[in-house]
Amino acid sequence: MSVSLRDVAKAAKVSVGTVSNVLNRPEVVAPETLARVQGTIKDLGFVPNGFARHLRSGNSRTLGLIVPDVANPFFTEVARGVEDAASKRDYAVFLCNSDESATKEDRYINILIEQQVRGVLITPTDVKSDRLDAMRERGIAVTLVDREIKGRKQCSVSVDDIHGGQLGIEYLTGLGHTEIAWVCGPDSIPQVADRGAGVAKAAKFAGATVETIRVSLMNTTQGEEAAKKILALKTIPTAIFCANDLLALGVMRTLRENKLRIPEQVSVLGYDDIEFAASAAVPLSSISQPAYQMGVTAADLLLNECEEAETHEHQQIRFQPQLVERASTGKR
Amino acid sequence: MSVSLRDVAKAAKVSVGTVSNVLNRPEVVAPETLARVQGTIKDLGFVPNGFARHLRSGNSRTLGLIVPDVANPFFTEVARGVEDAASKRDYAVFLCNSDESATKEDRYINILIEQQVRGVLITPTDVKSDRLDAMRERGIAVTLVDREIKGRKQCSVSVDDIHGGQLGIEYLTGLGHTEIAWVCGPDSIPQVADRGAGVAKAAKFAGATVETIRVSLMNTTQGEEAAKKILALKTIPTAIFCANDLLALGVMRTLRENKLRIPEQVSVLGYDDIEFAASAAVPLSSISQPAYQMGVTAADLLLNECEEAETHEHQQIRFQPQLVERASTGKR
DNA sequence: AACCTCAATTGAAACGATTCATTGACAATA
DNA sequence: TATTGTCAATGAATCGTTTCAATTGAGGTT
Repeated sequence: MSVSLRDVAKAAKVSVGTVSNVLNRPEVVAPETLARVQGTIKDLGFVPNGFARHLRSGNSRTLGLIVPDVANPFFTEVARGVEDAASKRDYAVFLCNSDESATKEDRYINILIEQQVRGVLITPTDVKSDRLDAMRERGIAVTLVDREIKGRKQCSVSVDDIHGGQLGIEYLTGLGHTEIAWVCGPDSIPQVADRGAGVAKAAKFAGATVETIRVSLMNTTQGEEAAKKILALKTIPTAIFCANDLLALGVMRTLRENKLRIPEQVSVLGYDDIEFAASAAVPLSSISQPAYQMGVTAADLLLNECEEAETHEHQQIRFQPQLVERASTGKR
Repeated sequence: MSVSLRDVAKAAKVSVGTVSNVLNRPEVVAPETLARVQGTIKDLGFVPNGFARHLRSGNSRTLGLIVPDVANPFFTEVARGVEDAASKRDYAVFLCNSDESATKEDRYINILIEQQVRGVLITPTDVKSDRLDAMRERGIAVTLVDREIKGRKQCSVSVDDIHGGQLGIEYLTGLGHTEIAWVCGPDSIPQVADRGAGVAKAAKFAGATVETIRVSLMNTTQGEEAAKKILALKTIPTAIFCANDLLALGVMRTLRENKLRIPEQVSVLGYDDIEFAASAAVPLSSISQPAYQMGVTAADLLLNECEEAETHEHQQIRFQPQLVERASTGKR
């Protein structure tokens, strides 16, 4: 069915070793032989069998990237960064969607091990790190994205989420808001927990009241649910801070359906600064994170670890979030 | 470094063949042996080497999905559908981003062949089909997504793009618009060409004038560029039909910056009906396509071809687009 | 003419699984 | 007792590469 290296060797009247050399160390084979074999390869449409190749040589040129939600533009932006950086070094990326589920995450980790990926970039859904250790034991490099686990011997690229949470609250209280809703997912998501911690800290400092509205997933539909909960409160807060932009867009959608004016009656602040934030009904103020840059950086760290394992030093790179002011927030 | 099947065999004091049977045909091995070997596997944390496994058995449990733009929510929605359908059958999906570039597409096709994927789902950037044939010759099933090539012996899942184009124009002319701008990418993108054909046909029938504004990529930034071109026209059309929602969002952003009221002064119609269309500054009217459903259907067709190759019959499944009316369009 | 060098090429072993013909143990049957 | 059958387990061959020690042969030295 498929053309094998042996077939090429036969057709070009050389040994299999020579064909292999043509592919992997062309400099050691005589120019005319090189040309002839390359011609045969093209004629026969030969593509080496990656399985066999890496089975013997022991290392592949593929990476895995496990994100909690591909439908979230923040993560596709990260993925673009990873992909661009990986392509540049001639690596391919296996993009996996854990859907915020530990089970799916485990399944994918297993698949990636089976596929013998060289390294894995992951935004773990959970702090349990034994799965990550399992990979490392197998010689698979692991880099954490948008997440840092303290005291771990591994690379990570993260954003200061505590600071991001603080930043948002400081901004809102600075506008005069003292009753604020914090819309977020479960605390088991580390980003949520950290941002929440920043929120709590800054609110305490500023003397503001924070009502936490917790939903199960961080998408627009759940944002709509959150808004309904807020509308059912005894006193509606004057500002809503959402743990990501998808939630914020959902919240705004429902608020507008209920004829609340943004920002006159309620201010809404998002997190991530996805591309669509700017095009929203009311352009969404948000806490921005350098998604693409994070992807590139993470991939570079990982590939550095893969290719220069001896000299590699683990790094924890931490970006700072930034406030982007648009129309959805205003003075109390 | 890594635990091999041989190590498990040694530890459990059985032969390699038995361990292999434990993994692949547990019913043929005696219960107590089964339990013992499974225990050893767990103890040693053994994960089979996918390369070696599929090298011998000849078929993997991975699929490739090549999309032209991961940052476009339409395609992530398709990807979610593909992934869900594939997971259900215990397949993993390699998600690749061709970025609308034939070179990148080729590169990924090669990588997928190397990785010995079982099948490929692709939205080809171009009509050249020799690359697809190359895969089929290698026994890799190919299913076209959001695209149909006539007379080809292969499965495809598509949407009637000509009809979609018509639908949009009929709707706009029905509202009284006779001067319409059609904002789109290069005609080399088949979806663009087809939608454009539908646009031209319906416009001719209705006696409307269509000005084509062509940009290089179909994202929001290019949408902004397109809007600038439109604003520079001698007479500004009363309606703008965009070949996808990203373009439309960009167009609307720039129009609003220039204080044009939507839909009073200009109507804007998008295509794809992505999730964010509804949350846009002016909720965007759009031509909707069943993205998730397409992904699921395509994956099911592909897996059917992979697993029941003998009885499989190629199918061309075509969905119909639907108009979704929101606030961005109005009477002339 | 004998010897040495060196570049080019060869071919067999190895990677880690699956597959399958073979073997062994034991029970049932003649 | 001899024969047959069944169920488990075995282990060598195999998949398509890479790797590397061994071989070849052309050219240069002595």
